[in-house]
Amino acid sequence: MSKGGAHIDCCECLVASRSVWAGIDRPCFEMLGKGLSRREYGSGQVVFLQGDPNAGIYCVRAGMIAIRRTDANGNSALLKLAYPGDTLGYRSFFEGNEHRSSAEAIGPAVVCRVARRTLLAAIAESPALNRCFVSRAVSDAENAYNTLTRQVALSNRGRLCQVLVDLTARHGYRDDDGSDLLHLPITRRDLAAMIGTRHETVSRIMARLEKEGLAAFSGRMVRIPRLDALVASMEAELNG
Amino acid sequence: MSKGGAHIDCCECLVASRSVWAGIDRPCFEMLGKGLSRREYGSGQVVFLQGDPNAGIYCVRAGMIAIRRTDANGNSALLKLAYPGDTLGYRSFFEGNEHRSSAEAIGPAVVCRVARRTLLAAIAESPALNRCFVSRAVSDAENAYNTLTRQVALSNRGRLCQVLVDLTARHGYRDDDGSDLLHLPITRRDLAAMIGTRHETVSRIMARLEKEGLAAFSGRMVRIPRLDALVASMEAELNG
DNA sequence: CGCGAAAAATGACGATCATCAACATTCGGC
DNA sequence: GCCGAATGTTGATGATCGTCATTTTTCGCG
Repeated sequence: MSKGGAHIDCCECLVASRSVWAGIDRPCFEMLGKGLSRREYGSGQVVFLQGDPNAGIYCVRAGMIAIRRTDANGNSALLKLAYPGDTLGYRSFFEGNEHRSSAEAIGPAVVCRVARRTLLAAIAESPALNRCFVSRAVSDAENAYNTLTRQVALSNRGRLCQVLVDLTARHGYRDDDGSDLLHLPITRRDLAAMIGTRHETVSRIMARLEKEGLAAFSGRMVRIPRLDALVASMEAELNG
Repeated sequence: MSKGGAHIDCCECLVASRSVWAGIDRPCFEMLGKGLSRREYGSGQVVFLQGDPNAGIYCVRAGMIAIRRTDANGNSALLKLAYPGDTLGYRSFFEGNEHRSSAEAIGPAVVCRVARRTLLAAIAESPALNRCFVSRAVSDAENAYNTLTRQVALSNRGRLCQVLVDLTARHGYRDDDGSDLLHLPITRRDLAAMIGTRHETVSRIMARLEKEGLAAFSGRMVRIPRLDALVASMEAELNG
């Protein structure tokens, strides 16, 4: 676990160049660099906790970060998975309140942080940075409404299929026989926390999918013979 | 139904002054005013349709607008209700693609629109306008994640209770005996489309709530003897 | 006021789910 | 490699839900 100082240069960060930060010029990056720190996280370690005061904006450099929220009743939901290039904590930064969700490393991860004070100064000077965050917030809202739509329109089974398809897009690879192979990056409990059900139900839906020949599960490995069939099986859902 | 021209002045629009547009100065409003049009909608009329090209950004002046999304399978979800001061269509505006959801008037409504071209020019000139949309997008994302959390963490019953509480906050009024009275602004079918279930189920949950003494339903009227009891009844939910 | 369409309520039934419990498997750390 | 904890699987059972069908009520419009 290391904290970096002012020597970190975002311009050389390939992750940043392909992310929402694309379009930021060198002077602006240099200004941000003054408030930049970097830290490595072990599996399960917390980047920030729901209720913490905002300390700036985080940018995932490596690994995977789970964004969770616990409501007043103690119920927890896994809202999304963040990957390299994704920025975290920008909402509480702009709204000026404490973090509304927690960020937890799933496996080893590296996350940079731009200090709140530095970012405030940079934003006041750079219109490009402002546009950058409009874009970030818009695509985040888009993503949230997409997920919400699925949550409202699909059954548990459909939602699990959708999550499997999404995970395959990011974590899957092709087997020699044309199947898609997927190593699940999260536990079944977390899968359940994503789609709003229990881990037992996830197990049972998986068993159903296996019986239907849509997917084969073995521990964390998933084999999907025909991804299009899995997609098609979601379409026979609620038709309100 | 009328289309207004350049004579509309946002500075005098009380709705705008209390909304996300607060903080915009007169020159900027005057610039926006050149591309402004206003239109009245009857109940059920469509402001824009999912798939339509973006024609600018809409601002609700009066009435209530339902934002719906239909996914590839034909399943429809009611994502949110927009009220005076809310801006619509800003996401597809900034992402530069077609509308990802439809907007439909629930009852008579008045909606203004800033033409795409005008807004593009105004944004290029006004940093304040940019900040304005950061704020808009952030609070929209916040709202979406809040709704998503409820959708994931609560049962149908809990979600209906939550929606009733939310609607009471906006549409409710106090009866002489201290109860909250609420005139439902939407049908039970739409309530079902908000929480992700069927209208029959909504009917039955309402019957259950009535039996438990938490609420009494008579057509569109809802009497809630003790709002805090309704809130409390949500907390005995999933505890993952 | 009356008509027709939409909305809502109710019943029946099979499917799905949450919960509790028991047991098997996997994983991380020593 | 071993051990304990976490994770995953499976079974049983009652509750909830989706679907279809039927009836009642409400609402908009002439």
